[in-house]
Amino acid sequence: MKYTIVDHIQRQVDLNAEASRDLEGILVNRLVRKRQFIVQPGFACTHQTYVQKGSFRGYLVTADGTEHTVQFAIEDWFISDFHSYIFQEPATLFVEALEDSAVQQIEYSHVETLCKTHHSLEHFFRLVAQKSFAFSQKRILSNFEMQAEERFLFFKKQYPQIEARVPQYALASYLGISPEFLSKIKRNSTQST
Amino acid sequence: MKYTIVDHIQRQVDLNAEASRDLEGILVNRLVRKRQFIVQPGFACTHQTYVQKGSFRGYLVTADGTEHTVQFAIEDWFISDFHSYIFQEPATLFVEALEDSAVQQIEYSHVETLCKTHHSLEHFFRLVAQKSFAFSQKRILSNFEMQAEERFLFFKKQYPQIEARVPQYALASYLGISPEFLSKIKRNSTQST
DNA sequence: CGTCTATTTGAATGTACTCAAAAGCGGTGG
DNA sequence: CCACCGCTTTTGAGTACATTCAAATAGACG
Repeated sequence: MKYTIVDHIQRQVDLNAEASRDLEGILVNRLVRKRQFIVQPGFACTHQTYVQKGSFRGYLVTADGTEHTVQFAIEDWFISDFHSYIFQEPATLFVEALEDSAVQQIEYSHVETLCKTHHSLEHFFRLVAQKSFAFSQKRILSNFEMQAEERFLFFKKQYPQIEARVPQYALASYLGISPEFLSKIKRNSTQST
Repeated sequence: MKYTIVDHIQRQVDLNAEASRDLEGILVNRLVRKRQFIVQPGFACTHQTYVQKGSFRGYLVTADGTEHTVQFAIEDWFISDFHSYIFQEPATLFVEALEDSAVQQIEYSHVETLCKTHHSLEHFFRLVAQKSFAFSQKRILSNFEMQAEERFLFFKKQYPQIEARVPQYALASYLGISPEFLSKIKRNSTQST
């Protein structure tokens, strides 16, 4: 049984027949292979990507070559370089498949058009953006108030499926620590269990 | 000449006569004195607050007594405990006036009602949430990729009015460093100018 | 002018990083 | 099916960025 973007939206708001038909009309199904990029720095992020199967991560690579993960996405999640997407400016992030994946994509201009036509879709995207913002604020706070080990344990508890599925260097760069240090944290926190 | 919430919104989207009239109908004008709280942990954040005059900060106080500033707001900005506001759950933040201030407030349930009635308002609040989310993501990244001194200089450059207006301990807690360390940073970065 | 709070300064400490090297694991070809 | 190669994870030693604590100084407000 596969997830679809329409089901995902229907779970949160009521879409009438025309809205869901129009939405289906702009969906693009796509297969993405492991290590393939769906967003790259320098090119505008033209689509929002809904993960049907597989997993992704979005990350920044700084001048010194360090990676900083902004977001992971697994089944039933959206991913993009959101700043690039909403301002339609060149991306700064890479968004890369961590596994062979199946996605549904919707393009910026199509989404904006449908939001004008269907109040229900505008409503949905408002809710999504608001929740995303709220959680993003929480993440800023947890990065401040917890130290590395607590952040790791918290993440592991909150997103066990993700912790088990992503490479450790990716998780380290999400937590804001070096891969070596994450390794040391794991050693210490398992031995005391 | 004073800012108003209606002007603020009109600058971004077209409001017809009914929408702006209905919006005016739910506005509550309020004066807030320095050091007064408009949001406190334990109580739901029922309103979004638009700053007409003055300044505010939103911050978390952790178990060990440390403060962590999430957001500042000056004239023409909104502030709230956004997580509490959108989920209508008890707040975790304090939102406190840094100066004697004048604000306009809109209540959650009224906003939701107006968003249903007026597509233009739903659109406005989607745009706001999306931009807020995009900038929040950027902030997470800049906390990772820059170290304390860079973060300070970046903030000073991007928000000079705020840097000049808020107490240093508040700015330190926004940057995620101790007040002592911010003091040392300032000493070093001014002497080399 | 005195009191209270905010900022500065310095010394000792800790958390997390860098660098280098070894060990583990997975995929691919012979 | 095993062997090898490359990439990821682990380990350890030395180091750097930022913290804590304590005390002195400066500013704000009544």
